[in-house]
Amino acid sequence: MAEVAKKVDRRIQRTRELLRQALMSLIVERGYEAITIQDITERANVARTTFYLHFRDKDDLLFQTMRDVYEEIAARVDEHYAHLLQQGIPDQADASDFQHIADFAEFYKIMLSERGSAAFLVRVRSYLAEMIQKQVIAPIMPPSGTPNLPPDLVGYLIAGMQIAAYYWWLQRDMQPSAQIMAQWVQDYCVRGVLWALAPQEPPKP
Amino acid sequence: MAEVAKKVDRRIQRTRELLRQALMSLIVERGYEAITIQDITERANVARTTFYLHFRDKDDLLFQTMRDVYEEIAARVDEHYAHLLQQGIPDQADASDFQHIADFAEFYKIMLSERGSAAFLVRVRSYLAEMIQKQVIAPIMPPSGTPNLPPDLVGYLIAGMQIAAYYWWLQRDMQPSAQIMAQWVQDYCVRGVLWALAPQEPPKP
Amino acid sequence: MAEVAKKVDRRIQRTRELLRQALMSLIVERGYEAITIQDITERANVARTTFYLHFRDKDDLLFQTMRDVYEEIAARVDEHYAHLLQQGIPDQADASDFQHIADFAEFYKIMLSERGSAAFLVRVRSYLAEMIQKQVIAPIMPPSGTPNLPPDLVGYLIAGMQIAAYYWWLQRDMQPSAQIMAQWVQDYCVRGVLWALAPQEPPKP
Amino acid sequence: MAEVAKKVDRRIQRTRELLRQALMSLIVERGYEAITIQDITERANVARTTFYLHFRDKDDLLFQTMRDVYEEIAARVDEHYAHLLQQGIPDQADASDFQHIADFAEFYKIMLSERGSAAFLVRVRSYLAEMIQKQVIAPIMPPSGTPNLPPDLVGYLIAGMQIAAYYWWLQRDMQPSAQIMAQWVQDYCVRGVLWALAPQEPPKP
DNA sequence: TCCTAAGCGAGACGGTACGTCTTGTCTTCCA
DNA sequence: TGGAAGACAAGACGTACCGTCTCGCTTAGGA
Repeated sequence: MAEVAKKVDRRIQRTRELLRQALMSLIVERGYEAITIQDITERANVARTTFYLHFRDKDDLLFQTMRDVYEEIAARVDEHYAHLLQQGIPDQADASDFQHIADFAEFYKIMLSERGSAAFLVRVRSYLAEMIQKQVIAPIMPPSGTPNLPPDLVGYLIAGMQIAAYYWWLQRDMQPSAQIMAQWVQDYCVRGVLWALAPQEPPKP
Repeated sequence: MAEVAKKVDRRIQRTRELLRQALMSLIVERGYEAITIQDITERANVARTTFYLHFRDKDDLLFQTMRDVYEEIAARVDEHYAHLLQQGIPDQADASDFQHIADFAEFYKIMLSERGSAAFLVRVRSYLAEMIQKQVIAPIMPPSGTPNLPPDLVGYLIAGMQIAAYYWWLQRDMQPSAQIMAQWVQDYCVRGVLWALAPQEPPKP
Repeated sequence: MAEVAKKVDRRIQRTRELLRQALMSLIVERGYEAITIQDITERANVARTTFYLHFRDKDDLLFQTMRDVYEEIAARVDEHYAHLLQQGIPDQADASDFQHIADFAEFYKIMLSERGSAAFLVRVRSYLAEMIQKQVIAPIMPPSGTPNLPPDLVGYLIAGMQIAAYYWWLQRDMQPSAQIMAQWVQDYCVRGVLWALAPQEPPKP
Repeated sequence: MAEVAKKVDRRIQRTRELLRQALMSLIVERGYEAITIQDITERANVARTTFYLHFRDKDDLLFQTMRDVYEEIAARVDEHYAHLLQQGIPDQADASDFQHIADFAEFYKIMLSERGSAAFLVRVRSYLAEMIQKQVIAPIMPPSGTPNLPPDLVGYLIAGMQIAAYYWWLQRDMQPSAQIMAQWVQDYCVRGVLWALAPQEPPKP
């Protein structure tokens, strides 16, 4: 019954996994743009035709992979962020994002660089912006009054900052530690963001 | 003698200019990645072979074009920024960058989006980061003491923020005005950056 | 037990019949070369895998089908030809071959044309040559002496002529009648080209 | 002037010639259907893309090649046939067609067999039929009266016979000589089947 | 005035990748 | 056990670009 489909599914999953891994390793070696589908399928020991049974093109493979990864991250981070800023600004910044970057350092070092993909970069930033707005900004929004800046803009500003920080950090071979980086970025952010979302002050006389 | 070269030069310049304009117009229509050199030379009414007499590839054409544009911008902005923050934070933020984005809105709307170029995005950010460090951060660095954050990191954070702001703004068809956007971003930045560069406080007891 | 096998056999025969008919109808529509096994199985409502359980390839299906048809024809024609030329040249030519062509006109119109199959054409000709030699030439061979031409060559010459006649006839939408065509070809065969081109004799009284 | 185009033309002609020769040699080795365009270009040391600059597909290459060959043959044979049958049936049959077959024996042995091409076979037969009608039948047509058979049908009948004779001859490794074959076929044509199978007459004194 | 060198157009070509199509094999299940 | 369903390897297809080359035209300055 469900057993039937499972065996087939497992074979399919194996093929997809091989392609995913081939992509990841090739990105590190050659940069994203330079990779061809030929390369991926050769590395994965899969027929080129088979690639097209599962993915439309290189971007499709990349983004499906990313979606899986980020869904898992989102779930993991969810609870952490949920009450992160409820009790005011915590002394200890959450470094799980920098930690994730470190875990896939080789990959991100390419993908966030000139040899990466514009689409990837922009999508990750949009994803981050959304996460930040939901999990960081929304909880600390004062219930009434118009903020100085549109909250979604603030999300984008912080996301842009984060990505830049990741890039800077990776270029310096991840010095200093993820924890310190996270603290630095948060501290920098916070001094701005609190004001950003505060109710508008009456115009200066 | 110099005359001789001039006429030839003018012919060469004309060809290059045609190629540049062809690239720009095609980016708007199709997105950067989708453009082929065939497209560019056809649009420019130039033989394909001729392209290779002047540029190595599409990126070469793009970056040579960008270099010219940014050199001119840099010169223009230089004096403005020079004494921008000398007298503390000015009431009126400098909107010349947003104005530049607005002038080439169609171009940047593509190039800073998914349909742009990773290399372009990263280079522009690096360029911005350097500008910011030289013209904004350096002047307000206190002469002694270690800042809370490395100044070049701060440059990158702000540059990332700026780029994100441009993107956000272009997606919203440049609402609100360049002046307001510039003010918003500067205000957000400043509340953070001043602290960022302040001498370290003694550790909390 | 024998019952069991019969039912299975019947199922097998049904599948093969479906494939055969699919092939025939597709030949008429698209020409032989242009047909794929996919096409055949789709038309037959049969899984593609199943095709390979019964036939090696497209030619196999075609020739198995042809073998059946021709075996049946051979049996039918056998007695007729047996004493055809025993009593000299009959006034009435045997038109059963032209009649068979007419029965499958759409099929042969394709298969004997440019859109047919070389293998089919050559095989049919060889088959015809053999038939002719056995049923026409052998009976009229004088018992002694060496003929001017090798009898098997004569078989081939006549077979080539027949096929050409079928083609010519089908291209002209089977005008004139099968009976006349058969008579023409036989007369030509028997009397040679000089007669063929001589002015018509007045009908025999 | 014309010099300009010539050099280019010569380069193009060289490429086409390489492809033609590759095709010919591959036909002998593998049979027509089995050849891929890959094979041809590899054998010709030409890029696959280049093939498509000159020919639409395999058939196009084949037929363009054939057209050239046959135009040359037609010109050569023209004068010969012109007065061939004017003085009645010549004692000596024209063997130039069998000689041509012998010259390209390996090629025709494949192309007129099961491993050849239906389109080729049918076209050659049509071409032959036309030639025969123009050069053999037309000259001996009595000026008035309706012939017993339509002359174009007679052309087809003879053409079919010729092709069958070529096939039979090639299968027997070209025994007997081209001259004898030509004589046989012509005699058969002219006198009909009854003569063909009659006991040999003693040689003419 | 002619000469000559450089910019350029035209286009053949080798090469690489594309996305698609078809084939034949296999494995898993169903009736 | 015959067949359906479908994943897969293999490989050819025709197309699209790329980068290189060779050839001649054009043109404008310097001889």
